[in-house]
Amino acid sequence: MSDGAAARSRRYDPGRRDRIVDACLRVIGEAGVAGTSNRRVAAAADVPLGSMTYHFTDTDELLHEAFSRFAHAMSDRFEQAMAGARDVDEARRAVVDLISVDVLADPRELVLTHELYTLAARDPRYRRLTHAWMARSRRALERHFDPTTARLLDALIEGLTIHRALDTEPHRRDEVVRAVDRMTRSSTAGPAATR
Amino acid sequence: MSDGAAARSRRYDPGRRDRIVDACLRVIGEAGVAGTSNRRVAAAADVPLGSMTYHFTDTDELLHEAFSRFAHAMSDRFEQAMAGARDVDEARRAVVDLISVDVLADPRELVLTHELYTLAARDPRYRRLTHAWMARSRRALERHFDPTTARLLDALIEGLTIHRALDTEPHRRDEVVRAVDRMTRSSTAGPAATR
Amino acid sequence: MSDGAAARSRRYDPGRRDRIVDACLRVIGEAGVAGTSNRRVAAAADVPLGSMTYHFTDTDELLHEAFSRFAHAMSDRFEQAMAGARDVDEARRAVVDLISVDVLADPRELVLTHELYTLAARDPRYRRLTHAWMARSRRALERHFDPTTARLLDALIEGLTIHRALDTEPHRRDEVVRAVDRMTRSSTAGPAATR
Amino acid sequence: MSDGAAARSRRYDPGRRDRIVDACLRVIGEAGVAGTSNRRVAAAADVPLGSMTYHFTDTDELLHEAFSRFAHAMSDRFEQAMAGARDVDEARRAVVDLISVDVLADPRELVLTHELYTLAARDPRYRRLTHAWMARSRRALERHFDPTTARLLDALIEGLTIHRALDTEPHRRDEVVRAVDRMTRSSTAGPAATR
DNA sequence: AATGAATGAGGATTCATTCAT
DNA sequence: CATGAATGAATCCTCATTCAT
Repeated sequence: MSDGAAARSRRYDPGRRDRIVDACLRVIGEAGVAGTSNRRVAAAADVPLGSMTYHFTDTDELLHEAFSRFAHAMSDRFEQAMAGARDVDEARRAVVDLISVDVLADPRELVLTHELYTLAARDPRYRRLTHAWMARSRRALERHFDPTTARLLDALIEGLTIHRALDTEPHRRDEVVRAVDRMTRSSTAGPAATR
Repeated sequence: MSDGAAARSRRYDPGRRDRIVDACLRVIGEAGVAGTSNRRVAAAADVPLGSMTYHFTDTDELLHEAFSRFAHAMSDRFEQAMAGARDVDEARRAVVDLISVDVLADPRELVLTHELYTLAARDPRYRRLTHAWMARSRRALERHFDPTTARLLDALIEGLTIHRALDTEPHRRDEVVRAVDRMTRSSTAGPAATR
Repeated sequence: MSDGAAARSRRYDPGRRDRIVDACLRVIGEAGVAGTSNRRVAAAADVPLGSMTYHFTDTDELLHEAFSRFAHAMSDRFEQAMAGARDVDEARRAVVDLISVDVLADPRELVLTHELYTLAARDPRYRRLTHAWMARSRRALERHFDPTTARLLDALIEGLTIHRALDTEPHRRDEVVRAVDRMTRSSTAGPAATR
Repeated sequence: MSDGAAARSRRYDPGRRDRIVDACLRVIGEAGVAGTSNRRVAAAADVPLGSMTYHFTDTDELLHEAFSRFAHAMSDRFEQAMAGARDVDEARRAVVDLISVDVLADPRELVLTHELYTLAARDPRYRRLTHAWMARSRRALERHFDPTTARLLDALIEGLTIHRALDTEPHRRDEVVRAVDRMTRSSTAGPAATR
């Protein structure tokens, strides 16, 4: 009556929905969206198959919820990193760390990010997710940088992260440092030199 | 008028392999890798289903070939754009054009790019494709910029392109100009200011 | 008139697994293992195709189960025949009957036996089935004969049965009688005359 | 001009038919009749696929020819073994050797034998093959034994061979000796004791 | 509220065979 | 005479979803 997990009867299981969503992210990380099926997620969540369509009317509902959770989690981490920086120099360093160390230590997150982008490239519903993510990132950067710089810096982070992941040679930290410096210290704030 | 396409006998059809690969790219563009099946590609190429596995032992063989072709085509365009620039200013302008106009005019190419990245994130065989693509881009940029700048600029292009695509607000051209300027004109070539 | 078979709802059908296995044996009997497909079995069992892989993860799982049932049924009959014999003479007669009349009255059983042997010749999992079958036969014979005789008699039964089936001329009952007599009455129990 | 195999032009290749038949037997031995396809045989014979249906109108024509060759080869070996025996004792020993050593040393031959029996169990055309084989065996045995004994001995050989193959415990040679002795030395030649 | 059983559409692939060359 | 190219039927299997319990 008081023994926790064991007592989590098959019939009464609050939080099951959540567990399914988490399992879904795990499966996508391993097998990609293409390789994700209700069956596999059910197995990963240790939940009967019928439970899938009970909790989620649609496969896509589950997918969307999973990516929504993922985007928010990623976004949260980014925001916290920026919130932790006390001045612009710490902010620069935090950005470099995010690119060089944090996010893509886990290849699972790399996969998930790209899967999400892929969906977003075709489906507006997922694009809303990426848009919100980007907006939050930019707002976080604006704690330390002017809006234009924030926007460009955000794009730079994206590009460096991807290239780091899809390249075969390792990227050196000092190159990342240089890129961030150029984007954030540059004096070319005046009229654009290039047309 | 009496023959032409109709006379292309069903029995002898050189170039069919190629047509299938093209059709495959078209289908991926529309339905994503997840929505791409032999059946659909066969229909798109106007080719019987059995023809698929006759020409490609494996679904993955077709997929890999399709993305290989795509990556090369994209790479070619990039290289040509860079080769057409006669000095560094023209090179900057070419880069801005590539980001602002060319590549993502076609959402199909956006989708394909992300689908490829998604595969590359999980499968080394596809990573080899993205790696070669990136290497070629960098070499093309090195016609006009020093290696480090080329590398960073390449990442910036990536990031801006993606954000332009996944954002909901349109990106302004002058912002892109500014970003390229900062990355390529910066005087912060000395010792990195940030650690 | 209003229910019966028709009322056996398509949706709830206990014993369906069994019916499929039986149908599978029927199909093998008619078309051989090579000619047995999920489709055909599904049709024979009057069951939708998807039901096949729902009840059996694998085609081979179905096949193995079918032959397992068959081997047990054959084995049962043999054992009962032996159990019914009250003395050694009745046992001899029972053996003769088994060879001459029973088993191969039904050509279906002949086919099934050989199909099983064919599988057993290549796959240890099926060999386990034939081994168990043989072991049971021998044990049944040992009710009436010494172990060596039981073993040899069992082999003789096998050979006579096969030759009866694969020959084109009918075998005469008195020949079978003679063979059984020689194997079971012989006094050559001493040191083997042949090396 | 004189270099044998290399000179065997792809275009002129007498004996190709034979090579295909041999390859077919090899494939059946490995994969069974069910696993034998034109493609596989073509690959095994190192012959283009189109060559299959050129030389054999039908898959079954190839199959029948292959088994015909196999049955004859087996039959030949049996006959030679019997022909080599100079008296009845040597004949007995030859029989024991055939069962204990020769034929089923090669599991490939076991498989082929059972595959043939399986076909014969259903198809009269293959039954003609097994019938001829058995007739020849009997005739060979009749060099040394009376017709009835020959017939029964032949069946015994069959049964022992099969049981030896499908059992998991090894069979002892002296048991085989005993069985052959009983069948060939028995004095129960008089009126059958069993009805 | 929850689920095991069931289903039909669609997945990739293999195949014997045909035909133009 | 010989064959590479091509095809459509059939293979097994996976799947999202439905439904009776």
